[in-house]
Amino acid sequence: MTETRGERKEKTRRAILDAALALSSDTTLVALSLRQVAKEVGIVPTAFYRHFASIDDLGLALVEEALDTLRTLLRELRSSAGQDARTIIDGSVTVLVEQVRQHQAQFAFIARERFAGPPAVREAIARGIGLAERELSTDLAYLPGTDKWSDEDRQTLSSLIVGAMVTTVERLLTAAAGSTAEGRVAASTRAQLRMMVIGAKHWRSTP
Amino acid sequence: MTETRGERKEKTRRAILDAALALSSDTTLVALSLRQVAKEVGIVPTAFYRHFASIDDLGLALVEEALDTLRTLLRELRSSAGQDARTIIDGSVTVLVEQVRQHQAQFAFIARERFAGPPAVREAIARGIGLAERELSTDLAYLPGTDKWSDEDRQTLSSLIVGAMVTTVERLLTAAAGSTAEGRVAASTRAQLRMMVIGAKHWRSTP
DNA sequence: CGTGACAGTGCACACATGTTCACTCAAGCT
DNA sequence: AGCTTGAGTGAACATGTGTGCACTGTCACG
Repeated sequence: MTETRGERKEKTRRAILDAALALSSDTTLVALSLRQVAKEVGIVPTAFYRHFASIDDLGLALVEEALDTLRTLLRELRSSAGQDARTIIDGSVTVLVEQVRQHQAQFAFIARERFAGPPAVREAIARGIGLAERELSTDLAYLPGTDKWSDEDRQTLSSLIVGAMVTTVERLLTAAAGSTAEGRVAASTRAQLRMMVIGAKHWRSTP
Repeated sequence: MTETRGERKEKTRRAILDAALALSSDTTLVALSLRQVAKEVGIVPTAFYRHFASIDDLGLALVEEALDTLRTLLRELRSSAGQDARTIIDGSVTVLVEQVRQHQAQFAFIARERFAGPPAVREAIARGIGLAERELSTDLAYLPGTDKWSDEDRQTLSSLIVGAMVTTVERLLTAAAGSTAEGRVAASTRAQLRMMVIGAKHWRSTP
C-alpha cells in the first residue's frame, strides 16, 4: 500500500469536511444532511461516525477551520506593513481580496453562518470578529495620531474599520473573481478607508 | 358569527406568517417545515395549501413583508430631518434603534437570510439594501458639500454609511433591548457617523 | 504467523418531511 | 330555501432523515 492507515483516515476526514463545505454552500449548515455528505464522499452513512461524533460536531470542526483562515487573514493584514496611510490601505485591500479569493468557500461559510448558524457557531464567529476589533484597537494605540485617543474612541474607530472590512468581504463574495465588479469593490473600499482615516485625523472626541 | 369568511382566512394567513417567522428565528428559512408551522398555527398540514402554493412561496411572502419594514425604516430615516449634521445623526440613530426594536423579528430575519436564504430571497434582500444605497446617494446630491462631488464619490460614501447602518442593526440584534450594550452600540454608531461626516467634509477625490 | 484494532459495510428501525386526494360542513350568494 | 364555494380535515404516499448493531476485511503490531 502506498498509504498508511492513519493517512487514509485523515484523507476521508478531509473529504468529509470538503464535501460538507461544498454542500452547505448551496444552503446552510442546518440543512446539511449526513447522508448527503456520505454519498458525496463515497462512503456509507454510518462510516461517518468513525470521524465525527455527530453532525453538529462536523459543523463545529467546519467553523474551526473557517476561523483559522480568518485568523490567517488577520495575520497577513497586520504583517502587510507600509509607510504612510495610503500604502497601508492599498496593501491591506490587496491582501484582503487575495485572501478572500484564495479561501472563498470558507469566507462564504462565515458570512452565511454568522447569523444563520447554530448558537455555538454564531458565538464562535462573533468571537473571531470581536478579536479582530480588539487587535486593531490595540494596534491603534501605537499609531501616531490615535495613540493619544481614549480607549473608547479607538474601539469606535476599530469597529468602524472592521465593519467596513466585513462588508467588503461580503461584497467580494457576490462579485466574480477578476471581474470589473471586484475592481470596483476594491477601489470603493480603498476610498472608504481613506475617508475614515481622514475623519479620524480630524477627530475630536465630543462626549 | 362575529367574523366574515374573508376575515377568518386572512387571520390564519397572518397566523401562518407569524408562526413561520417565529419558528425560522430558531434556525433558518430552509430548515422551516410545513408541518411545524401547521402545528404551531393549529391547523392540519394540508390546510396550509389554501394559503400558499408551496413552502417556498411562504418564504417569498415572508421576505416581502420584511422588506416592507425595511422600506418603512428608510422612509422614517429620510423624514427625520434636522438642521446640522449632529442633530441629523442623533435623530437617525434614534429612529434606527426604535425601528429595529419595534420590528426585531423582521430585521433578524433579513440578517439571517441575507446570505443563508435561497437565491431568490438573497437577491430580494440585496436589491433592498442596494436601493437604500442609491437613495442615500441621490440625497447626497442635494446636500451642501457632497453636491459638488462626483457620482462615484457619493456612491462610495453612501455605501460606507449604509454598511455602517447594516452593521449597527446586526449589533443591535445581539444586544438586549434597553440594555447598556444597546446604549453603547447607539453611541458608537453616532460617533462613527460623525467620523465619516468629518472624513467626507475634508475629502478630496484622488483617482 | 497470528491476532487485535478499526475504517468501512449493510441492514434495520422509528420518525419527519412535502404533496395528493377525496371528504366535510358552514358561510355567503342567488 | 337551495346551492355553490372553499377553509379545514384525515388518511395515504414516497422519500429522506439520524442512529444502532452485527458484520467484514485489511493494515499494523506483538
